[in-house]
Amino acid sequence: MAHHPEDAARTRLIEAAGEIFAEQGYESATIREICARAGANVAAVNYHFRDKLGLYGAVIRHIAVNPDLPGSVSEDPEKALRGFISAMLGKLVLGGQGRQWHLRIMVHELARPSDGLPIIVEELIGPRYALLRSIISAIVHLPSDHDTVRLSAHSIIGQIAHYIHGRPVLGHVWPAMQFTPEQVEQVAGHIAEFSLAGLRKIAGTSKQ
Amino acid sequence: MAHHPEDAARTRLIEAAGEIFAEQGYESATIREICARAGANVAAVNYHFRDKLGLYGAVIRHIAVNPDLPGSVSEDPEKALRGFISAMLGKLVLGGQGRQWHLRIMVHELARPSDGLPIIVEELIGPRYALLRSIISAIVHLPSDHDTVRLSAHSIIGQIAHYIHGRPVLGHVWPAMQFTPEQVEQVAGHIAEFSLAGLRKIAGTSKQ
DNA sequence: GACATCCTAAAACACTTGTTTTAATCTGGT
DNA sequence: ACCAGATTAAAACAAGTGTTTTAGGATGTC
Repeated sequence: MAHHPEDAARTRLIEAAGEIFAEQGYESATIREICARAGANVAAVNYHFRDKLGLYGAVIRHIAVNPDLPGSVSEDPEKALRGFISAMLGKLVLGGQGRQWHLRIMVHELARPSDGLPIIVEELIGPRYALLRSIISAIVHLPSDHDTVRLSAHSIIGQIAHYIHGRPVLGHVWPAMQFTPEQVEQVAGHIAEFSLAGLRKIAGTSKQ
Repeated sequence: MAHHPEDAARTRLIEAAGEIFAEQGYESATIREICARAGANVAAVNYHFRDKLGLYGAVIRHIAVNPDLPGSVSEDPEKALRGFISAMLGKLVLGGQGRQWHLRIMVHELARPSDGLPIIVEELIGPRYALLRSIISAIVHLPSDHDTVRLSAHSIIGQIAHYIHGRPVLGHVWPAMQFTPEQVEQVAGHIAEFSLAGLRKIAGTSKQ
């Protein structure tokens, strides 16, 4: 079947699409821009992936192959939470070399869901949501599907996501925040300590 | 000039546009749908407001006339914070009768900024951001423009906003959350207590 | 070398968007 | 009743979108 060397065009399309989907989100990304970056014709995406949504799914499945999730919660759950927040925020705002745009795609889907939301939820959001809940569960000593654990998970995700898609607004109301690596670390530290205080209080009240 | 009774069409357009902008955001809202709901012709918006952005500005200026912000921080800042969160979340997710869609427009602009962002920041986001920071400032005993106060304000806003535009995702990962009035109150209470724990810890460490 | 198959290229299609044009209609003052 | 100006209505315009068509070129096989 693969008469060509590794289906070069198909691969280039997935890579280019991953970047552009991560930058602009599913709806705003245009097939023409993707094909231009991939050096391919507009018809190529329909030929290889049937339609735009098919390309989206291929991108997700392509990055779902090598996941970046730790297998289990670290021995120290508070340390694990700090790591989770810092890694997520770092990869998101500092871009990060290598094709790690899956997190950005995920956050885009949080803010403005598209037709591909079910795929994203299954492949990207679900696993991270479960991991975060298991970390929180270990901190507050409550089952992973307890309402309070879920609410806390959303509190943490909400804070992280806010710094991603709220960046243009931040530029207006807080011009000093330039998202330098040091500032990003400061933000991650704040979110972690802020949230840990909330979680410790929950742990305290639920133990009684 | 105003030969017509109160410029009926112009007013109807602003009201319909407010609703639709609040539902879908600036970009997704279409002039045709707005005019259909207002019972006006597509050319009316260009005649009365020059273009789509002009209509957007008129909507914002129209609601900026009667603000809903309390004049000053209450005597009890923790109570004020609880009220801020509860009121904001309630108006946002429960919709609320009366033209109170300005908050929803604001949150849309947080998630996906449009050309109208400067207007929204100046008229809507700015005042609320200042109010929230003054509340936090009173709790943590730090100046209103301190980095920690700003970070905390964004932590709280991020949590609230997350429950608005993340609703479709929540439907997937947490089907039990149906946003009934009781559940919304539960969420508001969680955000308030979670955040207050974080703020109290900041107050404690900064006092030393 | 001919052939079937996979892939690519250019153009057109169908649809939606904001915007503009052009003419018709209504309004109030004289 | 008439007229100037304000308002509305219908249609068309221009640009952008995803998608499809149609023909051409490349590649490995016999």
